[in-house]
Amino acid sequence: MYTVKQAAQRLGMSEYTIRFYTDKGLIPSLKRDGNNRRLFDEESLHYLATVKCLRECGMPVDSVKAYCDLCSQGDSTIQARYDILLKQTEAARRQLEEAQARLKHLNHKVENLRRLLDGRG
Amino acid sequence: MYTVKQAAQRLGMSEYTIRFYTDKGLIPSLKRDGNNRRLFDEESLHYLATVKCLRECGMPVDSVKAYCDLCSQGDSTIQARYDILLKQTEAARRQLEEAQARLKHLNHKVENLRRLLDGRG
DNA sequence: TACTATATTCGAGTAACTCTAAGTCAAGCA
DNA sequence: TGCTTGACTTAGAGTTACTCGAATATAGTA
Repeated sequence: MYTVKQAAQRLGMSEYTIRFYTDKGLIPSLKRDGNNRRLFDEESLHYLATVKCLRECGMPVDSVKAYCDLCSQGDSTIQARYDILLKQTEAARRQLEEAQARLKHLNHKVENLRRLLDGRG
Repeated sequence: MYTVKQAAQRLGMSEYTIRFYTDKGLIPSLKRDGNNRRLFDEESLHYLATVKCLRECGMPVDSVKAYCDLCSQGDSTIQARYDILLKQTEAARRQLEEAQARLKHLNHKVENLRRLLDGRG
């Protein structure tokens, strides 16, 4: 079982964000201990990782919430969830291409500046 | 020469964002026509593309602004700009890796769901 | 028992857009 | 000439997704 702090370290996100997500109901399997503290088991942690992934793909929090609600509803929503994730896969692919383009753009500019610096010797 | 709308289409960003950036002074070479309309020449457009790239690398607007101010100051700031861009190249590289990880994560989940769907035939 | 560390909630603050409203201006047309 | 349309302008309000501060609660230690 992981506290918010441990989950944050584990997934590389802020405690604020984790509290924010749990308050929005994005982690249905979240537990609390006797002192009302949030506790993540392995399942919740993996779930949170997926939430993080979807958000980083550009999915709005409300849409992630809708996906989470589908997950809570069981097997009857598998097709719907499949459709959502497939669409996000496309978003992820686009992002990958854009990241490559950015790296290329910056490498090019750095290269230009380096030449200028070298030229001045 | 490009209007805001044309620049937006060309670079795939919203007109709102372009106005926002120009109002913040991120495009020093921006011109205006007789009716006070923003006009981008090739240089300004390329400049805007770099601003967009830096923002997408995660650089805050204020920091991009600082970079733009350096650009306006001429050759004496080449080293400083080189340092900034080199650092952002690292950010871009990290993002590329994260994008790959996201794609992998999603492909894995889609694969799982597809198996469930197939299994029910 | 007091202090410290860590957690909680609620509400305010921030960054970066995003949009609306009100106004300007040139062009087209009855 | 006057009217309408449409693309642009600005200032400022609204939105999203955090991010932080303050007050409170509890557990562990000196």
